[in-house]
Amino acid sequence: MRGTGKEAILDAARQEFGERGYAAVSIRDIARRAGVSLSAMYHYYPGKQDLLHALVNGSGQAYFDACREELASAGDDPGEQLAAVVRATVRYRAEYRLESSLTLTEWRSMSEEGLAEFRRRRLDGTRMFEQIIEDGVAQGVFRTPHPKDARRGVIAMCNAVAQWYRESGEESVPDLAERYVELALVLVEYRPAARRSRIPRISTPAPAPTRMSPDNP
Amino acid sequence: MRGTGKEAILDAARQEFGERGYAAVSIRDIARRAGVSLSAMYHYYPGKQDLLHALVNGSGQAYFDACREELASAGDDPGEQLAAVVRATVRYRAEYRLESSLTLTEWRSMSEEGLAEFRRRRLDGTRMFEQIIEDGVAQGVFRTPHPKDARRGVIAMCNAVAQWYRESGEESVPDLAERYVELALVLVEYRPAARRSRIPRISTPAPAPTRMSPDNP
DNA sequence: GCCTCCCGAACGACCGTTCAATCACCCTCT
DNA sequence: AGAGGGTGATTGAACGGTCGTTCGGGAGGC
Repeated sequence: MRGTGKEAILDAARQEFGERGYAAVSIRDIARRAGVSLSAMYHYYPGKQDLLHALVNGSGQAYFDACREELASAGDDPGEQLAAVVRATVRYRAEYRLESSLTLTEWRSMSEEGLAEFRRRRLDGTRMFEQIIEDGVAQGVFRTPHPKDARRGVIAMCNAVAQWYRESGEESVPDLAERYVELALVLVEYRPAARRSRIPRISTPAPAPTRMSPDNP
Repeated sequence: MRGTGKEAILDAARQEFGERGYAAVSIRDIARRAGVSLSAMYHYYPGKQDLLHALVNGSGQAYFDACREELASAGDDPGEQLAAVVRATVRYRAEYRLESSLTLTEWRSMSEEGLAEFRRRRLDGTRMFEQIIEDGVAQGVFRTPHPKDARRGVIAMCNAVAQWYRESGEESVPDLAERYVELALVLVEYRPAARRSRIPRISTPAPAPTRMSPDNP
């Protein structure tokens, strides 16, 4: 496996937890896949629960970093801002689908303290979308009569990418992300402030030279 | 628990599997919740796996029944048809959220034969949406340039209802379903064949007197 | 001689499953 | 009407196996 010891263990845990679910995986499975002994794991991580915690936390951090990075190059227009977070979300879900499905479905296996932290972060994510959509509605550029449902729809749409996307496909992640940006803007019924064509396409400001950090859980 | 024996066991299994996941639940947990002994379970079901199978299968059957019922009162217009399946899906996800999240996330715990059947049914569901959207695009009433992504978006949106909806809320399920119908039609960029207002609302043909069967796993 | 890294063996608890036995009930034969 | 017997429902105890975790110790560099 890549790296040695600690990294190999975390890689194996990500793979196993992500594919079969926390409860279905034994720490012996992880050790076997990582190519280390059972006790070597306990040298690095105090227990099974801590492995999950490390993965979920690292993934959450990386996701928000990606969102912030993308948002930094967006202007004041809520349309651009929504495009930024949708782009960041879809890319993250596609490129880190294992940790994404882990975060999205295995949080219920987390211990109480880890769960509180997770819920706090998830709420932050929700509020990020919520704020942008509220702004857009207030400014009159998002015409949807159901901002709350539209927000849930956009988030669900993006998150679901982690469930079906497979990297071996002919699908290019940036193209996928841009299509989802279009869909999200349609869903909130985006009409740019400056008058232009009826069905709007956001003025894509050169497809983001910055990328998220390629390592990290 | 409601009923006796067999029903109580299936109820308990639905609750436990739906809340904590198949692998995290022991059959002793189920027996305890059902108020029966461990061996009573084995009198009715040959094993843990069969409980999951019964739940997933029953749920899948009930969902398709609901879709068919709703589709029966829809006309030829793809807009009406999409509205029908979205309405049926959202209602099912909200009213049967436990079996829904079971079907949506615990299928990977199923044995090989059960999994094949499940995949076949899921493919049928996908194709149902796919066919309707393809028809709409072909007829020119759905203007979305990305039918495949729109289909995935609509399905993800509807399915996600099972994750956040709580029946104790102030939310009315039929209202929720109608809002999601609107969102879905926006997402596929529905423009009715008969010319009318710019932003379309489907002509709701009296809010479906028929309901899905209230029992059933 | 003390850290870091790593190992095999073992612990008690719990897992899914099996089994022999008991209870309650209806049908049948006398 | 009452005895006999089969049948389905239900029980507690036990099986072998796997679980997460712990423990005592051995290499090897500082």
